[in-house]
Amino acid sequence: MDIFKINLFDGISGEDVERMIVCFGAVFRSFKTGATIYDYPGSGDDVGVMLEGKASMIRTDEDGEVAVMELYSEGDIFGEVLAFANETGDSVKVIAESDCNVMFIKYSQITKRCERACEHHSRLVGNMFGLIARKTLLLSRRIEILSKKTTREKLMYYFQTLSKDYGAEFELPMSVTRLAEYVCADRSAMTRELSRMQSDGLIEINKRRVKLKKA
Amino acid sequence: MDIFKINLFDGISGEDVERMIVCFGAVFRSFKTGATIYDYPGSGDDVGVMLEGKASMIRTDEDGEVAVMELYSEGDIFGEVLAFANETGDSVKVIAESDCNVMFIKYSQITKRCERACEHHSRLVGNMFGLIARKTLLLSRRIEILSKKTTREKLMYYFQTLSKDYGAEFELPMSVTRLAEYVCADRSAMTRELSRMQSDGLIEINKRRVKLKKA
DNA sequence: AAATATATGTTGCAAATGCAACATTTTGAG
DNA sequence: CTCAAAATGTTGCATTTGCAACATATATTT
Repeated sequence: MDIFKINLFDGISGEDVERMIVCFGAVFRSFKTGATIYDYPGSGDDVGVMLEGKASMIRTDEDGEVAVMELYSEGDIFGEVLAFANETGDSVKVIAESDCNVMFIKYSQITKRCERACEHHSRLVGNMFGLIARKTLLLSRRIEILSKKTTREKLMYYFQTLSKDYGAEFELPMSVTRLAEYVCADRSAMTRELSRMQSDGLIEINKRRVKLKKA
Repeated sequence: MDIFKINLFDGISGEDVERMIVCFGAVFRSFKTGATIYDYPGSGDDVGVMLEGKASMIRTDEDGEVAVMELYSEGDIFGEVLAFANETGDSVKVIAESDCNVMFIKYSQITKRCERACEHHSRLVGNMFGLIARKTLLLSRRIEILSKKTTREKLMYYFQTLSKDYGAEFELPMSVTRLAEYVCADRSAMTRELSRMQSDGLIEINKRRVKLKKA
């Protein structure tokens, strides 16, 4: 596992990283596909940093209604201090979508001053700041999508953000079933809408392959 | 304006605050109700910190459809690095809902090391971390609301979060019109739903006064 | 390869919702 | 206070959507 791939330890030498891992109370854990990485409410002080793999935060309410709250990949962070989970009695978990490596650190250690006065402590906090700023971007994007009134608008907005990264033709980064949960629409209703969008010449879709025909 | 009311400068003496304001390139500005505080895309590096007053981020799309993206009050932060605004051609602005005092600092100065090696530079970054963590909480809460399928569920969830803070009876922190934009529903449809919820004995509502009858 | 679980695709129907159009009330500015 | 602007409340109607109940296809496991 190469933790230098993500920018968390940017500007910090390997030696210092070792020292700081102790200092931050960092714990590294691996998870198999399908495993529960985090279960809300958990230890409120833990912040998870995805080093490798993909995971998603899944909410299941009393009625068994499932919703994907967040999607995580390399560099994403999660934890109770970062998510308004479990206001109500719903089950909220982070589930590994692939084999994952996760680093857990203590939130209190981030804001607290380092007793050992690590030279690079503040550098790491700065790097963490970059990660959390990225998280707000993703959350905002999600809100943008959900704030659209119709399913069609939600999908079109989402497809447009994908096409900015991957071009007019791309593969959905999740299953259609998951996509329905992501845009918070009924799966069958969303499929129906996807068909209509194809009839109306907005997109072409075949399984997860999407071609956006109108910007 | 008492910038010590918010925790941004917690643990930093007034003298140091002065020095750091220079160091961070902080700029203080006041805005009258209705004024535009931030216009996306703006100067990408600026991060706004609300010191006093209330504001909201408003998106207006090509069709003139208005949506409240975020609500800001004391201690909230905003800026291009923190919001996925203007992916499409929509107009996105932060508008003062009351007279506001705002501090702008440079995002690059947060992550960068302080050349003057301010003793408390890292402390402020830690404090900023707290603010941005709070922001992710608010964004997550919003997503929780929007992820509910029906307007009734959205409202009930939102009311429940309010009742946690203010008890079973409370005043809406925004106009009903704004509430409709906040939950991304048509105003008339939402009003209709509020009436039904009252008929069904879930709530009592009179203007902005809401009484939650079922938890 | 067979068996099982998961994902995908389709349809009818009732309910929810957006939208337009309007009346009434409240707020805020001068 | 007066007037205009904004907010609130209501209704009819067409459309969208959730939901249930399927059939089929694909993936995964044994």
